[in-house]
Amino acid sequence: MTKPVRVRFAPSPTGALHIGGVRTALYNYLLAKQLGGKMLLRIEDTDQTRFVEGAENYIIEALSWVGITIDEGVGVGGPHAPYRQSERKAMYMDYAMQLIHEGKAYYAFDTSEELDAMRQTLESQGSAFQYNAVTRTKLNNSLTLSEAETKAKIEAGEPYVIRLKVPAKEEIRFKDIIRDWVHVHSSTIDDKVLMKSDGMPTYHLANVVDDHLMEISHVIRGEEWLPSAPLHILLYRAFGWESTMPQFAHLPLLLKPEGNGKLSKRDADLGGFPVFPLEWTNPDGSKAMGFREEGYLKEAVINFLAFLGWNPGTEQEMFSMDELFEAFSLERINKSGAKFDINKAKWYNQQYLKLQSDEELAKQYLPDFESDKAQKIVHLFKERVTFPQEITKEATALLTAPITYDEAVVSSKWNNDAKNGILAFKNVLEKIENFVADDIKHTLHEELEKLGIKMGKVMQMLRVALTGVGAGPDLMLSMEIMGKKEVEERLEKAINQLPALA
RNA sequence: GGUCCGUUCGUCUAGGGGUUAGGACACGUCCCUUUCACGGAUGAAACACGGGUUCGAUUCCCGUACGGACUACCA
Repeated sequence: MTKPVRVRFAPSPTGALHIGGVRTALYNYLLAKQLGGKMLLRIEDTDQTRFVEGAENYIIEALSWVGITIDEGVGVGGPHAPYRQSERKAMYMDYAMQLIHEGKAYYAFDTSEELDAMRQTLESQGSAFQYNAVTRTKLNNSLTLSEAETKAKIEAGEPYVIRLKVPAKEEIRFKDIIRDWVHVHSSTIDDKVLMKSDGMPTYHLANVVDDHLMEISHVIRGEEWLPSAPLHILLYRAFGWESTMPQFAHLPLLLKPEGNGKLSKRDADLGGFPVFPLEWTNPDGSKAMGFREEGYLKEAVINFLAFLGWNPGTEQEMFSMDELFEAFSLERINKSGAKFDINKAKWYNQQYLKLQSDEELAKQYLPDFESDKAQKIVHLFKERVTFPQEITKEATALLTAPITYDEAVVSSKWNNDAKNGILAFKNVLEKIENFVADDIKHTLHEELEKLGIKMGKVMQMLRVALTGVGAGPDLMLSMEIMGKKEVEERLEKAINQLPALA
């Protein structure tokens, strides 16, 4: 029998959700949607020292922005509530105690300082310290202490942690959906801390207990967790849950665009692109940019992210969320890390921007304009820009008379033909009754023909006269949008000023 | 250092024992166009290296190199 599909995204509220985290959430979500399963959101806030105010809301808002909906978890509730680990604190201790009673875990009284010191001396001798089957017999714990001594220490309020008694010689192997069989020997695994001295569980314990209790079927997470997966297997084994253990899929990492290492916040500053879905304000007041605020459309972000480490095996590049539900599969995720190339994200943005309707874009980005005019403007610029806010910028530029003129163009193109052509055009402006692109073009053609001047001789100079710059969108449509009066005024001004620049 | 994972154009990747090694981004050229952009066409551009296995390896195996993750009472 196969378990119902239940996946979870389980971030820590330690700051802004990284874009790699969004991808992890996305892959989880895609699997859930594809297989008719449930998507859970669990907040792993077991480290009180790293808790950051606002991070949880940020996570929820970011997921909702990209269109990942949560079926169960923080913010929406569900049968396994609470979904915040700090609120589940008490139960983890019960599970830890179970392991203690079964002899699978033990109390340890060594302080962090003592352990750090040991690590340091060992390291200076070129070897590494491990709290394991051999060293635990020499350290300060309930295995070396008598039962009475242990009890006395605990009753005296001495701080302790609970560690897993990792078996000395055991081959651990598990099948990762992405990496296939992974083998690790238990001798390379530490007796990891399960319960910290503040009474909170570590990630390892909380994660395994919760995934079991919440009946998670697939654990899809970043590759940084691969080394601790064997430990988790050991934990499932210790609890006797191995037969219902979730399947694992460790995702390849998102790497720096250049150089080595995984993508980090620093790369954003260096490369001038966001690594967070939404703008984030640090506790110190500084801000980090977000994809949303930079003008990335959520469809583009999703498509871009989905393709970083996964592909459908066809030549289709554009995928809506619904299409991803269909096409996605864990098996087609590849193993190696993917460099984060913002150019691809920009390209996707451009593609999705073009797909938006003029009407929608006009309403959203040119709200101050009369709808008909706004749509014309959108139409004029939509295919020329990468980000929607550029439309707003271009629109204001178009509707503002030029203050300066591109002198390079003026000096090479301002000649008698251009001057006469523009003058003639200006003089017949009055006669154009219906001031629309086609009629404007027709009239201009006619006038130039009368004078025996070729279009090419005049067009660029006309553009400079009207907009100040030598390149831009369709001029006839631009004039239509400016309106007859504005065109006339701009030409008047240009005719007076241009000769001085030529 | 140790453990684990990985390696196809600059980047994201398809492919897979015999292929002109395919696509996309970026880049070059051309076409379209009043210009720029869009679009279309086209070009340059890759199987890390060394050994096996094999009639034949980029593909399978083993090493090496390189890269990455992890190595906390952080997740």
